[in-house]
Amino acid sequence: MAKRPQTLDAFFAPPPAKRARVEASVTSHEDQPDGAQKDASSHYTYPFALPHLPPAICETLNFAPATEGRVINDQPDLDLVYFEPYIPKDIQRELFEFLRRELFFYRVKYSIKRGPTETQINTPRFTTVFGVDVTSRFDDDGRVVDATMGGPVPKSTYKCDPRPIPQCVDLLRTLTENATGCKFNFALVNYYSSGNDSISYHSDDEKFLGPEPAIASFTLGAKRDFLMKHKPTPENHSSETKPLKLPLASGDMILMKGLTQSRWLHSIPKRKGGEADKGRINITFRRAMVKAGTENYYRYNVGDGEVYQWDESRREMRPWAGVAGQRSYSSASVPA
DNA sequence: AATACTACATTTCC
DNA sequence: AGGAAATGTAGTAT
Repeated sequence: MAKRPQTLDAFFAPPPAKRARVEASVTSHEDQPDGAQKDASSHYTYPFALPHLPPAICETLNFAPATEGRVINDQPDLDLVYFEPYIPKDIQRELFEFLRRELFFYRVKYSIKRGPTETQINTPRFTTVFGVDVTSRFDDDGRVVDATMGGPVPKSTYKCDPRPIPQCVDLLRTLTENATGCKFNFALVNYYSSGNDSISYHSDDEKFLGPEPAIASFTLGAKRDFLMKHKPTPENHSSETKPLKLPLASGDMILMKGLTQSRWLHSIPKRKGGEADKGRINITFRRAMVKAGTENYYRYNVGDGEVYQWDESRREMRPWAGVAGQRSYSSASVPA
């Protein structure tokens, strides 16, 4: 439900309510004297530190959403709110370029078994992920602790190393929470570097998200078609519903909720020509309910391969020239 | 949490 | 209007 109807007036007025400011819970604990380095998020799991958003972007983001959401629920089991755009126009480009330039990404490879045969998958997009499921949280030193007790979780609790959401992404998360009334503990970031990057039809219907998950999905950069179609069922001979094509443009946000994930599929198909080759960043916020969700997201969005970072001179993602190959840490120390 | 390739049909572009 | 290009769909291989 829209908690805060927004009009043009609201766009030019001060932010309705002071939104919760995200203090960088992920500040570094450098051994710098007077606490230098207040301008970046560091964590022992990060290949390198992530700068905070420039103040100008933060201030303008406080005016988001830039438009009222349009409800799309005129088909069975479909429940969407479409913001065109959500992020104010005057910072879309800067935010896109900031995130593409500063974030680390991965090109995840993994194998799946389908029946008898094992198949190697090269994920056709760049990915990265931050967050931890509701059973845990990060303490002030960046350690994963029990969500309620605050005590350390056993070493073997997670096979992965959960990463706190950096300030530059977490601000958007809290603003989206306040605007939608939904709660999120994960940020998945995809970079579709060209029209040849894609994701095939699927649903975000994993059990660890609960039965009717709300997922907020942002677009920055190139416009890409977002296709949706009702899941085929025995009684559905594809007559009751018709597929959707949403041309997601920079700054847009689509909130998927209700039965959308359980009954509909969505995809970002490959595209030729057009602006797809300029690159699109997609950020999705979700809420994982159990530890298995955390394991799943890190396996498929970080994996164990090399780190990539945007190379502005070559204008493409390049393997990060970190120390000692990969897997190195930022200057922050590893919690005991 | 599949994706790529192919053949062929259909739609869109110019 | 009509040919080229892009897109959509189904089947298959990995």
